[in-house]
Amino acid sequence: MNKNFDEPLCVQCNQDFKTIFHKLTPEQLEYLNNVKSCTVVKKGRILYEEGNRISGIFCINKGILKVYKTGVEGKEQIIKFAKPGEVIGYRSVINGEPACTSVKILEDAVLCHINSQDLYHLLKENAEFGIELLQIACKELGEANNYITDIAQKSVRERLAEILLHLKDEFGINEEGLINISLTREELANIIGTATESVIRLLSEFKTEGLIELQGRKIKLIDLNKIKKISNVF
Amino acid sequence: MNKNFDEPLCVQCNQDFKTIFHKLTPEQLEYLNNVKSCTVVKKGRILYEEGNRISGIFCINKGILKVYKTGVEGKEQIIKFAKPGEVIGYRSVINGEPACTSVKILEDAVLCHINSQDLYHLLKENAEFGIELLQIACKELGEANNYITDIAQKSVRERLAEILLHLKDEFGINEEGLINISLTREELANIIGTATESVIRLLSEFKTEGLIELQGRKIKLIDLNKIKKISNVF
DNA sequence: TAGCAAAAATAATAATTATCAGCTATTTAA
DNA sequence: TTAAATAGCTGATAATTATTATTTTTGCTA
Repeated sequence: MNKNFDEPLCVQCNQDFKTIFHKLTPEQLEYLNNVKSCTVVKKGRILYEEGNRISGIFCINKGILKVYKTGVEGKEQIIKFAKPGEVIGYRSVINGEPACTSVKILEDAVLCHINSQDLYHLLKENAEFGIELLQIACKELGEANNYITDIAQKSVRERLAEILLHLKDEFGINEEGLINISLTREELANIIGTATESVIRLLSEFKTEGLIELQGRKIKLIDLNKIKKISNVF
Repeated sequence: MNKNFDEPLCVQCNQDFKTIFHKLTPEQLEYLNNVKSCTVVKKGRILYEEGNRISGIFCINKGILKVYKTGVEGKEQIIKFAKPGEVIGYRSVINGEPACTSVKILEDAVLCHINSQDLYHLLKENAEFGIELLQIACKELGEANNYITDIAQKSVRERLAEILLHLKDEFGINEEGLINISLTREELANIIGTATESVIRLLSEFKTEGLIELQGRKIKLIDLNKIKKISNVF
């Protein structure tokens, strides 16, 4: 994966994904490269759980992660998915609080860990970097506000249509047109806040109506316009 | 209100509420005081609307503001209330996007406006200030995640109980024990994402069950323990 | 302070969604 | 490779919540 072994990994990662680190000076990137620690984490592993103290942030080089909260009676609520180029855990580090979400690896991942102190070192040295992280936080905040409005106002059917469109945009499709993420019906239900059975029912309705095709957990969107219409997104 | 007319308003405001500006140097506070513009805004006025370009952030010195999005078919979704010491509009300024929420004045307000350029000037000059704003954003993000989980998983009854407790915590109670914020039933419905009639019905159920007392729009919580039990918050 | 408009309350009905139970298919791990 | 576990599916039923319509109350202002 590393095209040029003379370049520090962080420089390359940054080039590939345009991470939050792209405002760092070459020296600061070098510093980052020296203090970070990189690990391979297998699918299925839980990186950290809600309530844990975490020692730093994770920068994702490879893989897909599920970020979720545990709500009423242990029910999982998926907050977001994280993918290469994104950073997770900064909320807890910045606020000095225990993690407010759990993170599970959905697809084998390569993660770089940056200690809180090292992060703070960079934040204090480079105001532009702080602004960069602030922009990420603000972007997520805007997305969260949209999420709130959707869950509060839309029906389960509308939300399912919307989430299918989102997943397609976020993860893209493969050669066969299938969305590049494998989620169980239960996970889909835990994104939109409904019962697993409802998702199953609605998916087969969508299929019957010719809106989608199903191949196990993989989904192909056939009639984008109708799906958009159902989702109420414009 | 200004106890000492020798001190710039921003210094006093900062002392009263411990705003995001408390990491600024005295010179920077002085600068802020010179570039900000303060206005009195009457109850009922709309400060800005979703989609507007806003020229800066607002720091609240006095009043209560309602921050909301317009969702499906124009239905209002209340995202949060803002009160003295808080700052609004920073999300849009930081991301250089149009406002993603509308803001309405619920109680006569005194607002200080700070231009985007002036904000950026401070952000670039003082990394600590950036971290401070980042902390605010992260705090709001954490709250938004909780909000998502609640709306997605709890019943309307649970959410109503929870929001009553929240409002009491956030705005406090007066001598008579009434929560210090006046919301219409419709606004309560627009916080928890339900129909106005449902809120009306549940409030009168709560009243019948001896959990609350109602005096017009003012609400008094009688049996906190039972309300907590209903809300499923621990 | 009468008159009006907005908000609140109530009831009946309809629609949506959850829950439960039982079954089949698919993965996973021994 | 097979057993066990997990996930997926379907139907029946129950519960919750939305919608509609109507009446009453409240608060505002002319």
